[in-house]
Amino acid sequence: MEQLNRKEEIIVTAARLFYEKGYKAISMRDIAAAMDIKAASLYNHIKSKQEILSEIILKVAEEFTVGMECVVAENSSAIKKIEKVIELHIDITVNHSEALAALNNDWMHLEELDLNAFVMMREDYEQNFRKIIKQGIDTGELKPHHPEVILFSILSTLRTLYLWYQKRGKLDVNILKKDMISVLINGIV
Amino acid sequence: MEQLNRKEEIIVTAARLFYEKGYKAISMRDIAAAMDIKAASLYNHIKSKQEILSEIILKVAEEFTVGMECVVAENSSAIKKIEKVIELHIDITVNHSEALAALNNDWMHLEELDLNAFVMMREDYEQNFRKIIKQGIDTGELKPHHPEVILFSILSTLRTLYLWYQKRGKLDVNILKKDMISVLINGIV
DNA sequence: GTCTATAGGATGATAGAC
DNA sequence: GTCTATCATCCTATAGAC
Repeated sequence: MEQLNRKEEIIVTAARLFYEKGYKAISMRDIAAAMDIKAASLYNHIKSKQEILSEIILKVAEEFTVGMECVVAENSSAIKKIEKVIELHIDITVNHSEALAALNNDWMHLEELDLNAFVMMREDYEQNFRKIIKQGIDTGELKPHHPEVILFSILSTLRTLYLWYQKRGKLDVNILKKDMISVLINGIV
Repeated sequence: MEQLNRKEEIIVTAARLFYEKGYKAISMRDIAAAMDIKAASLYNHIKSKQEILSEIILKVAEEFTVGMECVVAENSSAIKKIEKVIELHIDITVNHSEALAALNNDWMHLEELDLNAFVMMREDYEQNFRKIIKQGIDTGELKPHHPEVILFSILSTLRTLYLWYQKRGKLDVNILKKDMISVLINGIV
């Protein structure tokens, strides 16, 4: 499958460039130059620039969706579930840190069909997380804060982890998980 | 000063559009259309598209810098200082939520001189925050976590607050401050 | 599978009329 | 202060040679 490998190479290269400057700032010529070929040659492997963006974002979005569904299906405490969500984000960050830039910042440049799919997945994801937090407040595991403040503060940390992980030369994943769980759940005092 | 007002109007309009799609995805024609004039007319008030970006980002970056310097200069506990930093971010978010999108996502499109100024301000800001956290760990106010994990988890929450504040129709600022301080400092359990 | 050439349109910015 | 007209350049994408 020579075809697939080359296509994968385009997607990985593009993800790295999108990570640095964003989808709209990177041209097909830029992607091609980074691979030492000409822009026209890219079209032998991909249909359009949009397709590259779509593959980058939706592949990772589906990993989040599947991961969250596994966590929700568990029969365990809310805190245990939150720990699992944190681990899910760390695992995806470690494996696809560059794709997360596009997912976070360039999703609005998806075309209609993919955009709808993405937005729906993201809303489902947040809704599942919200339910976990409400479960935790109901059972008394979590303090009775406004659930949206808890949801937002954990999720925004996890969503921007890719920025920080790249900068701080790749810590040990298990230490990162332990510290992050401790800070996000138990607080800092 | 009719001139200044028109220029301000351009900057406010551009910030709103950059918030929605990013600097590179918005054209001078888009900005002009949103003001019901033609693109060429913009150049009577501003020098270039770059100048618009620069004004949006650097004005807010300076507010963060000044605010942080005030907090650092205080003679108070680390926790009190962290509370002040949280309040600083909330105040700026409430007053300039749209400019924060450009500051977070489009700073890399600044031209060299402004880019250097911005990066330096951001590094100083993080360094000051880091010192506060280390002070807190040294005095025993904070748990002895890796300081970078604490720094990152608070800062990433505060930096993306603008996204969440826009979506959740403008909560009361004082309640937001109280809840955010409680969640970020005392944790959720 | 890559190339050159090019179509067809968008972009930032300027000149000059009103 | 805004307009029309325009320039030079960039963009995505295609056609067709090799």
